[in-house]
Amino acid sequence: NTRGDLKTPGVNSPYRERSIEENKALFEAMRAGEFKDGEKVLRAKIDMASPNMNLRDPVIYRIQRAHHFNTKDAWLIYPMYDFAHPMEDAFESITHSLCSLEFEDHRPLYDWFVEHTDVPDKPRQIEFGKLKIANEVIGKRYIKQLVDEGIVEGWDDPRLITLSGLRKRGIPPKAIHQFVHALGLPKSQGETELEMLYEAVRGVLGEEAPRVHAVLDPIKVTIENYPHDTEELKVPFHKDNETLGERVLPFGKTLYIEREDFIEEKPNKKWKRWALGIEVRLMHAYFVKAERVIKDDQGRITEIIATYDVKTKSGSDFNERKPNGTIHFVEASTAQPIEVRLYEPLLLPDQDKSVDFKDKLNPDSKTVVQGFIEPHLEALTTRSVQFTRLGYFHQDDEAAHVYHRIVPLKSSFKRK
RNA sequence: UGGGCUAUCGCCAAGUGGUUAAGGCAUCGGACUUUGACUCCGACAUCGAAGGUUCGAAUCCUUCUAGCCCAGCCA
Repeated sequence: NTRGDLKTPGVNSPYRERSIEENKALFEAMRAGEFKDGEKVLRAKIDMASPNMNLRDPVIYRIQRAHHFNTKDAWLIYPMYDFAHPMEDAFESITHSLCSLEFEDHRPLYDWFVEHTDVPDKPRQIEFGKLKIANEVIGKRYIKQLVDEGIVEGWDDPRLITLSGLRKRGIPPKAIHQFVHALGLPKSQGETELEMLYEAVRGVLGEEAPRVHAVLDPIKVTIENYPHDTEELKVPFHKDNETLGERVLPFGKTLYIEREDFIEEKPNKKWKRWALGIEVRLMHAYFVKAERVIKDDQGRITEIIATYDVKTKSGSDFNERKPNGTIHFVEASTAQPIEVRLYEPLLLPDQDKSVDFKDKLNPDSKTVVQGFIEPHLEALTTRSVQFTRLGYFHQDDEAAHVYHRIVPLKSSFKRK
């Protein structure tokens, strides 16, 4: 190697002082195919002693009998990136050519080419730091590993921060724009927390997403004093955005609620959900009181027997009592089964930067659960909805019964 | 350690001699609530370190420290 190393200068090529005419002739010959691949190169004559390696008479053209996807086999010689970059920018009248930080050392060379060639424009290269997100796999070669090894399901796996992955997950483009815009184009080299993207997503979807009832971990509720089988409630899709319209929400004698919304004994006054002997409001419906539970052999609750109070119907101005909280439900006979995929960061929080990313893969980055969703949603014009009290979810392109969790709702509820 | 670059709150990020050192995320209080959501109030830094210049410095100078990048006929 004649380029030297970081501390010692390179040595000049023996052909460095060859005449321009001679070089031009040789270059034509290169192009004409008179030499074998790798036999000759064209170099820029700059400074073999430069502390910047890029300036040590860099190669700018090499012979390569390669098939090009666009120009096919028309060319035998191809320029190096460092030469092609400023030339393309200049010919295309690029004013600001943005690239990442590792090209800072190449800028002097970029400028040298612009300066020493007869080009129509004087473009300028500006570098910025790449966007990294904590606990996510960003690099293409690493993502490729995950894909190749089947750790994720493809380049569009909703856990990946690829555009196709974000799309499949249902992250709104507007949220990506806001997120990126908030970060700016700095030269610092940190990692952004995913939560910042999530918050942009919630901001967008909070206004636009219809609210819908779904239960992901169902437990059965029977209202023993309910005199009918079912009834239909007219409820809005979004309390604060009436342009989203209304839907018909079935209510009935048999319902499903979220298992974690019920506990036999109210643990403390902070508990704003359901418990035996306590009344909660079923959102958009009635107050219900838990009377007793039925358990299986293992002592696991299989059913809650409750009573309801007609007077407390949503929309009546009943205010004689306050419920302990409001929970959501789905009517059992009309509910549609759904599969819900829950996503978490691909990597476990890392304390140690030196740990290989393969050693900190999060085993729970994806979990699949079976649940129920309220019926009659065919007319929805958007596939991104809020499952009330749970989060934002996106219906899969192909499988209508599959929902991807885009992002959970924030919660100030502290377990334990 | 030859050269280049970066260092401002837990995470992003404004700020380029005179500001109470923006803002967002997170966090912690509290109000409101038919989503423990949303919304609303409130709390939350002296600027990597040490010297120096100045009436006055995160902003200028000096020295240090830490991290990132560069020795492909890759991009």
